[in-house]
Amino acid sequence: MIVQKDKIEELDRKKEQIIEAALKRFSHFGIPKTTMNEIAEDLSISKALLYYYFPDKISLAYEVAEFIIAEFLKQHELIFENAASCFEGLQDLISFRIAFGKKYFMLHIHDKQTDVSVHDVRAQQFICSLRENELSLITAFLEKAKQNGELKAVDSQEIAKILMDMLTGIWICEMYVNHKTLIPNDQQFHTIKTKMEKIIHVFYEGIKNNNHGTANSK
Amino acid sequence: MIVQKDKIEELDRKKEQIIEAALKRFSHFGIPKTTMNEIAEDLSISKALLYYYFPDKISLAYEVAEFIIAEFLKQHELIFENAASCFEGLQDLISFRIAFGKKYFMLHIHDKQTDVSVHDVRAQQFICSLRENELSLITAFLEKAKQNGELKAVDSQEIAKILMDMLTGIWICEMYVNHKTLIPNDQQFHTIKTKMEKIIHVFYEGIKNNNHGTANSK
DNA sequence: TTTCTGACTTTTTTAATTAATTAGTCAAAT
DNA sequence: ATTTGACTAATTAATTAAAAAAGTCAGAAA
Repeated sequence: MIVQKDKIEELDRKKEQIIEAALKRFSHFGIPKTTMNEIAEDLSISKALLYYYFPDKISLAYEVAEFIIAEFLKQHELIFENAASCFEGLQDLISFRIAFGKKYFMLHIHDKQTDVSVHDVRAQQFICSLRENELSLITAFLEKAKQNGELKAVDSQEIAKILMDMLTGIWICEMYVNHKTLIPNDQQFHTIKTKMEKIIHVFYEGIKNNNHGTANSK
Repeated sequence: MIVQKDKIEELDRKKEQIIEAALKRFSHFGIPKTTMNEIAEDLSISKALLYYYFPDKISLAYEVAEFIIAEFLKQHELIFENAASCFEGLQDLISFRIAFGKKYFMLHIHDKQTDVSVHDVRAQQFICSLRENELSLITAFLEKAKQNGELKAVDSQEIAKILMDMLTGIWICEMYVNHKTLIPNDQQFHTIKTKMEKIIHVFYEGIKNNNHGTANSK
C-alpha cells in the first residue's frame, strides 16, 4: 500500500521534471520550435520515455500550461489578499500581469497561420476555464471592496468582466496591431503597462464610492 | 485657363469613379482578392487606363482608404455636433463605429501572414494620421463637455487616448482572440457593441462631474 | 495633347513534388 | 514498471513548375 503510494509519487516527480524541462524550452523558443528530442536530451533520457509519461506533444504542452496557470492564479490570490486597497490591488495586478507576460509570452506565440487555439476545442476550453477562474478571483476581490465601502454598489462580476476585456484588449492591440513584431520588446511591455495603469485610474474613478474612501479617509 | 480647370475636374471625376468601383470590390472581397482587371472590367475600361490614373494598386488602395476615412471623420464630427450630451455623444460614437466596421471590415482583413501594414512605412503613417485626427476630434468633444461642466477637470487628450485604446482593444480582443473567424458575423459585432457600451458607462462615471450634471439637471 | 487600348514583360501567387525533420510506436532490455 | 534503440507515419520545409496578376509601352482614338 505504502509502496504503491511511493511509486505514484515518484511517477509524479518524474512527470514534474519533464514538465520543468519542457517549460524551459517552450518559454524560450515557443512550442512549435521545440522538439521532443530536445526535451529528452536536456533530461538525458530517450524520447520514447517522454511518450511513456505523456501521450503526445500537445498533452505535454497542456500540462506545462496548466502548471504555469496554477502559478498565475496563485499569484492573483496572493496579490488580492495582500492588497491595502482595491485600487492598489488592481495596480499590483497590472504589474504582475506584465511581469508574467514578459516571462512566458513565448508560449503564446503562434507560428505563421498555424495557431492551435483556433480550431482546437481543447484549447478553447482551456482558455475558457482560465478566464472563468480569473474572473471569479477578480469578482470576489471587487465584491470585498464593495462590502468594505470602497466601491459603490456595482455588479461586481459585470465590472470584472469589463476590466478583463479591457486589459486583454490593450495587450493584444499593442502587441499585434500597433507593433507587429513577433517577439515583443521591453518598450512594448512598458507601453502596455502605462496604458493599463491609466485605464485602471479612470476605471477606478468610475466604480469607487464617492461618499466613502479618499474623501473620508482623513 | 477655364478649360484647364475643367480638364482637371474631369480627371478628378474619373479618378473618383475608379475609386468607387475599387471600393465596391475591396469592401466585398478585400484588397488581395481583388484584381486590377476586375476593377477595369466593372468600369468597362482597360486595365492600362487604371495605371494611367494611379501609379500602382497599392496607391489606388490608399486613395480608397482616404476616401472612406474622410467619411469616417466627417461622421464623427456630425455625431459630436448633434450630441445632446457627452454621454449620448459617446454612445452614438459606438453605434457608428460598429456600423462602420460592419460595412468596411473587409478592407482590414489580411490574407494569411501577408499583411501590408507590418513593414510598410506608408501604412504606418496612414494609420498614425487617422489616429491623430480621431484623437483631436474626441479631445475637442471632451474639452467642450468639460467647459460645459458635464465633465470634471480632466486632461481631455489623455482621456481621449485611453478611450480610443479601450475601444480598439475590445474590438481586437473579440475579433482576433475570442472568435478567430476570418469573416466576423453579426453576433460578434453585437457582442462588441454591448461590451463597448458597458465600458463607456463605467468610463463616463469616472470622468463626469459629480457636482454638476444629472444631480443638478432638475 | 490628352485619353485610352491591346499586346507585351515582369513579378507574385499558387500548386505540385520532393527532401528533411519531427512526431509517435513497439519489441525487447533493464 | 521503467527505459531504450530502431523503426514508421505524419508534418514541415525547400524546390520547382505553372498560373495569375501586376505593371509597361508603342501606338490608336478622341
